[in-house]
Amino acid sequence: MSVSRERWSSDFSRWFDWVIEEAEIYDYGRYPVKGMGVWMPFGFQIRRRIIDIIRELHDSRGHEEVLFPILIPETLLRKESEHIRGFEGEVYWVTHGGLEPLDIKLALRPTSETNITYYESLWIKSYKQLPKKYYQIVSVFRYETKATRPMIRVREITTFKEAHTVHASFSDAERQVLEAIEIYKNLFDKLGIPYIISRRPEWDKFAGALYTIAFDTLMPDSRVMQIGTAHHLGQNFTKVFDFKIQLADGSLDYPWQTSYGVSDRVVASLISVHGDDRGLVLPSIIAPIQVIIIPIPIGLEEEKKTILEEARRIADLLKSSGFRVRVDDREELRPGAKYYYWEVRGVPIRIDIGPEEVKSRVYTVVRRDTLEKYKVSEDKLISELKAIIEDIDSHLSRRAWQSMKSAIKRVRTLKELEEWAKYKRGIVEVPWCGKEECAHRVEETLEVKTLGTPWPEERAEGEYCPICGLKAVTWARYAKTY
RNA sequence: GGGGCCGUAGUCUAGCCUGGCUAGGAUGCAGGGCUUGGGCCCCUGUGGUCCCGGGUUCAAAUCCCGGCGGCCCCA
Repeated sequence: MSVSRERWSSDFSRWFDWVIEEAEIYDYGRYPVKGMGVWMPFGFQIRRRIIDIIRELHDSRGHEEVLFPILIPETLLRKESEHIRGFEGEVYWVTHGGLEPLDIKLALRPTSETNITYYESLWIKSYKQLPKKYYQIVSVFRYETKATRPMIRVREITTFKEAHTVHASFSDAERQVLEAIEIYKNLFDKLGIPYIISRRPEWDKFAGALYTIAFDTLMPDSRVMQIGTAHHLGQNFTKVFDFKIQLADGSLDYPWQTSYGVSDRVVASLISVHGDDRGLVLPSIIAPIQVIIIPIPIGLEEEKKTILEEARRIADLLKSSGFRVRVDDREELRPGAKYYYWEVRGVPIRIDIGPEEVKSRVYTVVRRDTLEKYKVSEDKLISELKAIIEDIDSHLSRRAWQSMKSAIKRVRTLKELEEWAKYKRGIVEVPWCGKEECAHRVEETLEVKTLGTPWPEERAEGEYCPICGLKAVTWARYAKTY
């Protein structure tokens, strides 16, 4: 048996709403504030496992976790002019304390470059303290004017991992951007989420950055979603905060900064890229429960008892080998109902234990991704489960990567581009002269967004921009985006 | 930013156009019975500010205005 992905791909938007509700991940649309949802226990566990990985990746590379206040005074937020220009339209302001109007409005942080730089300027005085890498995992608020969507475009981003680093030189900050990219590659690889890395075009870089490197992934509806960004901030913030350090030669200079972030969208993309018509399919590293055991109690009371005991014995056996396992011993549900229940929650492995299994000690093992069934004897159970789980994980990742790669098309002529536009499925790469107006022309006529240029940089030798006909310097990527 | 559709028990939904009966059903939930190898069945019960505010009317879930919220399409 295999699982169809018909609804998942052809009606993705509805599928997503359905799955986050049905799997009890995120309760959205009932909270009486637009663009805000509630993480339910099962969703919270998934989110927490992702956060654990994120922490590990940052800690192991010398990042230090901190926690800054949620409120940023207007005076601080306005220091960097490009920055505030980029965020002004979507800041929530706290204007009153009780009945008193505040002298200085307080922003609910949309991101924390400003208040963190302010503190860095107090804490860091010498090049010897550098590089310095801080991060925090917090809620940030953005008054989204576009249509909000659960987890994907929300007004409270509840899981915003933002790293902020300080460096003695431009090149060390640039090296830090590379480290950020490595961290994110690592993260997404662990989750089996495919990505394409682009340097965002000038007009779409982070407000206040020199440049932005972005991770995008392909969603089931063939649209592209940004799932991570890394910014070289140059000295833009350190200058306006008059943040100087002393260098080896005794001189004073403004240090260099980077910042990089991922959000709730990591969870959203994990759910999306691996799912199918039956619901979630979770990689084992994330699955809160990796093995669900379903007892199938048939016959006399005595026999039912034996079956349940056998289920618990196997559960203990697996637990002692490090599996996260649970017996679904609820009496009010029939086995079939339990299958659906755990399938929608993406549990990688199911084991059925009924009279047959008790007698033979050969167990029925079902994998979530393909619904293939295996008969496994007790002595081989642990090793087989490990092998199957490993196979599921690699299958999920391979499948997701394949579908993204197959959605990337390179075209060279206007005609090919227009041909592609008829379908607009995925990402198209076009030789580009580097002029903004040519990219905008493509955006307007094809109704797509510029993702940017390939990272690492790729020259387009001997290619010509199909818009203006001039020599192309690189490739530009376009897609329908979230 | 522009346009469209929508809001009725926890969830889905009928009723709305054409105002008037105790707001009907399914699912869920609780209790009971029967069952259990892919969402069993039966009985009983429970659950409603008909999104909010205002207006029209003898009378509003229904018509009108405003707000809030959701979904979809387009920029």
